[in-house]
Amino acid sequence: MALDIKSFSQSIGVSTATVSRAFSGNGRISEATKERILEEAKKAGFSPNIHARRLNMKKTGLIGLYYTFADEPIFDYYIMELAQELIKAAEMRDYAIHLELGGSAKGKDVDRLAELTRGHGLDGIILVVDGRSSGLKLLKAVHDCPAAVISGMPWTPVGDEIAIELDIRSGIHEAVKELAKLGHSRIGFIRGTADEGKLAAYKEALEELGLIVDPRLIAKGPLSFADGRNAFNQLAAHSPTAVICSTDVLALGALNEAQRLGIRVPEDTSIVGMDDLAFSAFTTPSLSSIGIPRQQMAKTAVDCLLARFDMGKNLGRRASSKHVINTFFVPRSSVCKNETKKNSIN
Amino acid sequence: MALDIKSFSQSIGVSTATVSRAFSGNGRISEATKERILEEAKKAGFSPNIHARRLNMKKTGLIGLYYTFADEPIFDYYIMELAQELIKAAEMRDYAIHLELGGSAKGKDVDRLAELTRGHGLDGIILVVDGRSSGLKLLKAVHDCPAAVISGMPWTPVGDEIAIELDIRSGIHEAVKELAKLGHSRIGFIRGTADEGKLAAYKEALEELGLIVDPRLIAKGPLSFADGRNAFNQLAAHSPTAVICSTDVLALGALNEAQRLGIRVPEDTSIVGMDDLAFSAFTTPSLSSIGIPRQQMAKTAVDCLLARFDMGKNLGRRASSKHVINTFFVPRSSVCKNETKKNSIN
DNA sequence: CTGAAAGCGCTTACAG
DNA sequence: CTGAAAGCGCTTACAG
Repeated sequence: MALDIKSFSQSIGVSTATVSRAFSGNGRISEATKERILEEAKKAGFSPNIHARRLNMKKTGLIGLYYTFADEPIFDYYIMELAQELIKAAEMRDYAIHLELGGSAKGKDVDRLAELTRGHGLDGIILVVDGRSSGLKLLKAVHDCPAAVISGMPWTPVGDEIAIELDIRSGIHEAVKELAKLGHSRIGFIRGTADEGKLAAYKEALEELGLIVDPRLIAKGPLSFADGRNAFNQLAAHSPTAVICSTDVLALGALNEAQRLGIRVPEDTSIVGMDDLAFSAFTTPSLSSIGIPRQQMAKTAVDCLLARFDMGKNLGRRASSKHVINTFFVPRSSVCKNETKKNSIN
Repeated sequence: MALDIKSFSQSIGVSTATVSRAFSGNGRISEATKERILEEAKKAGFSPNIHARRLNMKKTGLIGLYYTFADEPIFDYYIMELAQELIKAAEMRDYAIHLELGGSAKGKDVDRLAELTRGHGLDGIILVVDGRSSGLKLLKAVHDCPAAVISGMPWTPVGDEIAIELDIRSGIHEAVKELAKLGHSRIGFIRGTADEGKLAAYKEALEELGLIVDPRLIAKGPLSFADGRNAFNQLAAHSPTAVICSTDVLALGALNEAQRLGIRVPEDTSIVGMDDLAFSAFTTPSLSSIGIPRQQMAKTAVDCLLARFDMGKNLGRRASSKHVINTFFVPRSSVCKNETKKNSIN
């Protein structure tokens, strides 16, 4: 049914080599015959078999993206929004992203990663990791394939992987500073999972500004909407005028609980989320957050990976590289000047 | 660097055929040698070249998903949440999803689809279409590859494609009925793009219940958060007690405008969105919506596609098939009983 | 159950 | 610029 290069080339009276050249753009071929061949191919409905092609060219045009879905879609927004930018960044380079899901649902987990990379299924692989040890495990499974690690916490390269480290702390510093500027001094914090860096940044920022770190203004989420509600409820007893949450989802919970308690946001309490997911701009009030330059991250990952892939053909040794991506405060209506005198919670 | 089957098989003293059998599971091979080979492979770091494999087996283990990203991520939540379910459904069958982006950014658009499908890059392709004509264009580009069309509006198969039609009307009927049960009679509607079906369902449902269709209670979004705000503002002048919106994003806008106008949701006006995106459960108030059985849709698409792929090897002619997926009302706190006597908007 | 060999559909030195 | 031929790394009849 599907035409192959042999019969197609015969049917138009040229060699397979010539047809191949017309499609690949490699090798010398006259413009005229190239155009003619491409046109005939369209007419006849011929496209080169992609696998035979990749087998020969040792290039797939594919970059893998490996991560593990959460159970609830809301927790996957983060990776989905990142994936979108990666897809776009890859497209600019005529590459596609191959989504590869982690999770040991079938006990395979990391094996699949080894198979894919060693089997030449990918020209590069992006690992989105959520911790050092799990990240190392993944990285160890990758063979014969340039790898980039995207990490929300500090990542020191262990091998020749490209490290892309999101510096969430810079954004937190900025947020705290802005809040202080708006007259807030009782700034609370709702913790997430594996958030030592975030917490430390929050404390540091307060101290730099000469504000006191009050442990009663720190509550543990760590994850869900309900967690955010509970945590905010705890904090409310100690009248923070602003609360920073480790994720946007926690912030949604905080927003909800505030409303239930009759605490107005932002008039009584300002609320700030983290990650600036797309929906955050469209809540009521719109949620302030810590923004992530996703496009920059994606471009860095893709470009570095492809650079390494191209190098890999020539050079032997490859050095690791590390890129730190700064975050920033995104103020929206969930934040305003502190006018705390006016309200009298408990 | 990377081991191939020839040197690997030599190194452990068997033929390439035997190694191949150990990996593929096809052909007769003793358990003992199979296990031994797999173990040795792990030790030596051998994985079969995936392209050589696919070239021979005429099977890729890949299902394509084709659609076009919007400019703003918020409008891609719909497809992202669907993609997630497709990925999971594919995984159950040991398949992966290959995301292929549409958009004529490079004027290629549909050509790429032809290349991919004709070049044996995929075992099946899922087209998420948003209109008849664009859907037909895509479908026409697909060759030599089983295709499934997922459509938010009625889709009559034109060829042998699998049609998966989302019946949003059933959910709208349910929502209107529930609202009526709650005492609402002035139920407004905010229109979306290409929403004739939705609008018709809304009108039908009202009429079935003996309620009057008031054109002043119908406003046009059609798309963005800001559109939702504007539309709600228009409707507010005519005091609907409930408003159904063509998308969740429009509903978020409506929610926002209601708050700005001092209209309480749901006490003064109930609001219902459509598509039930994951974030809708976590707004304040939580957004009622029309739910989509995404998992079912995904499973249907993947299973039908793979069934057809397997058939394709044997049979010639293939019949089209059509699957209608019902939607349903998801009540949340943005909806309550109509107590309209209490409020007196203009 | 296992091996030797042909073949999957391309690409790319190698000649010309 | 073009063609004949070897080769990419597997799989699968075909023998045994």
